[in-house]
Amino acid sequence: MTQRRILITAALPYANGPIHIGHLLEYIQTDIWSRFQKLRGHNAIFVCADDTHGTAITKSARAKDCTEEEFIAAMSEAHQRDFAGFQIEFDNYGSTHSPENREYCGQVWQALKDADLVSQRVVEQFYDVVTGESLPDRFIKGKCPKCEAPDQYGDNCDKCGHTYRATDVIDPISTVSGKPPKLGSAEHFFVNVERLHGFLDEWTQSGNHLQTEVANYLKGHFLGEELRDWDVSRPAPYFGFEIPATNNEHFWYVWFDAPIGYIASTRQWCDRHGEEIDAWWKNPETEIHHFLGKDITYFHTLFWPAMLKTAGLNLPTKVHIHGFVNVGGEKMSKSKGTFVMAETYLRHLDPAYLRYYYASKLGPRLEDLDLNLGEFITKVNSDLVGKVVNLASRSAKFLADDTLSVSYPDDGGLFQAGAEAGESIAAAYENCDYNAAMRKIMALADSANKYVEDREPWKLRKDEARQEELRDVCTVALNLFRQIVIYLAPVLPKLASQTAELLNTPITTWSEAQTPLMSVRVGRFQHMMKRIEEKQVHAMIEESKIEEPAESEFNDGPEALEKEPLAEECTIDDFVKVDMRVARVIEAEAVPEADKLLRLKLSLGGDVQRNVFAGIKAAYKPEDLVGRLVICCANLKPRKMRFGVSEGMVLASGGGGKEVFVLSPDDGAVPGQRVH
RNA sequence: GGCGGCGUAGCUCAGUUGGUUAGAGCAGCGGAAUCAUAAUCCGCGUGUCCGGGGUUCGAAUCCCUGCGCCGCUACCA
Repeated sequence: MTQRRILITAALPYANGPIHIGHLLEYIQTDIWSRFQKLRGHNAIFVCADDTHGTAITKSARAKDCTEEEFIAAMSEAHQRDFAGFQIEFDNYGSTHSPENREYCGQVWQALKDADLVSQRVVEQFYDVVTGESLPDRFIKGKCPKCEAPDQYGDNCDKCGHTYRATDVIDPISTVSGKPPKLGSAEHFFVNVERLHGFLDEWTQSGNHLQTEVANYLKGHFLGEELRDWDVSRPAPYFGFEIPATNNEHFWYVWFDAPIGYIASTRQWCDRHGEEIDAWWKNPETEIHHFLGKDITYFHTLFWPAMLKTAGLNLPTKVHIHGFVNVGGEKMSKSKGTFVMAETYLRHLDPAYLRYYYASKLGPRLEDLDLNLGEFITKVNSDLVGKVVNLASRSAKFLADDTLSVSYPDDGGLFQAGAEAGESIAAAYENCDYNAAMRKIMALADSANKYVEDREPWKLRKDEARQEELRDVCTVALNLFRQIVIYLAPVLPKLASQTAELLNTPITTWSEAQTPLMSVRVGRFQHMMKRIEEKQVHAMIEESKIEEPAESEFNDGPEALEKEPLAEECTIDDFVKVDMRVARVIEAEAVPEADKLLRLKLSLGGDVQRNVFAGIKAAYKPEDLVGRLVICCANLKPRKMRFGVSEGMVLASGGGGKEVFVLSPDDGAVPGQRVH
């Protein structure tokens, strides 16, 4: 096999917050690929860096009362600690706020100017009057300038399909503060990407650089029409690099210098290892593989190749794009405790669990991944502890401080079959189809366990005459175990080193799975991995639960009111016709035939009770409601429904589905009290 | 609105270029075993492959259409 030269990158984490389990999907995915390539003997390096520039950094630094430099230094340290905790092994971890990065930004910039792709013009733009931030078109809402339909976004109208500029919108408001925005103007630099349209058509649609869904997305979204100029500068003040020869009045936009950080980080590695940067970025033999999330697709598949092409640098061989992490089928949520920080996770659980779980779910496609906590526990316990580690656990003990057989015994072709599976497992890793790789590996573990089961070493042990047979059976079991561990090594590096120690033989290359070990001394078996207990996961979730902080005082968005405008004026007489009472839920059950309904029994105190059907099944579990105080409309005319008679209505807000919020009185209220 | 994607067993998902009775893991039920971290092994799955059309000798797989869900829509890092 010829040795490939491979540069691997993961997206640069923004230095504005800590790493969480969503980020980790990407770093684990990339780290597995990097370790795999190294294990295969290729010349691979994995570089990354903190992405440190932009207004958001300035804002955060001010909030902490420190300089931007101090802020990003602390954040970089925290990020690297988290990554190390998850056994993510970078060959270099840099920063976009580095001298190397400034240098390469200058070079790319000069190349763009030499190619006459840079222009300069005044941009009229909205700013939010409360936060002062500049507002993208999607953050403006108002009436369509053509058909006057209300409540339209700042770029085009849903009703008549007309497209326009945000500044043309009638009665614009900022969706950030709900207030009318302020118009400002500033000079910006632009890159004429359209001039590279032909190149981008070609590059994105052929050569297998992108997943097909990504290529289609680009074709449908951007490449189907003229590419707009890319705005790459921000006026001072801005935390970033000033654009040369602009009198410190203009800075590169953070998304200009961020990807160049890949080059700068490679440079730092080269300087430490006495290598030339051009061997990695100006060498047609070098493969460049970027791993990133779907949210930053077009930066890496349009602007970035355009920059590289113009600067005469290597184009990415492949951009691997992954989806987002959901937990329990929904977005990660701070209030539900599913927005778990890397640091919090590590306080409760072994990183190997998450590495394996993600690997077992990751495929080559751009799909969201569901982290189902129940499945997480059973999968890790069953696959890793029950199947894989158990192999060593049930056989190593019989040979502790003894040696493996001198020649490899007849195992019915098991080891050979495992060796032959090596290439297809490798192909799955290569193709980022880790879930297929894990399935193949677990099939090997299944047959190995079956082998032990059939040969019953625990019975051999009791028979003095069959000690050599016992040695043979354990030799087979331990070799099958080691073969599996080699295949798992990119995912579970710690397990690989524990196995190396147990069998007194290091694991350094993939091909070692082709040859069984003989005669080596077996160490004393120690637990290699603990089972996950549900209470550990529970504790992690509990620790992650935080009240959503109010970002800046009270800046509730206008969406709810816009969706359901205020009703007509009513009189106090109208109001008192509705008799609302405090009630206690004393029974609650789902209506099996209904999608949305719960049947509630409400007590208004004494023996006054109401049977009420409420459309809140998607948002509340019946058992969570029993005992709660709610507000009900008690004089609503009873209504016959398919499932019974509903004698009132429980008050709730929200749009329906899971977005339902049942009203509760403050502590001290008593069932039966009227709401005035 | 436009664009991209998805919709397969209770759950999470495999199903290569259309080809025999549609699969795996987990959960569930029954049994065996007791070396092992309540680990392991054996047995048990008729699921309108979202609905409706079409192409074909043959479609979960290709085409059209309808429904549902998710995402994206360039000065959000």
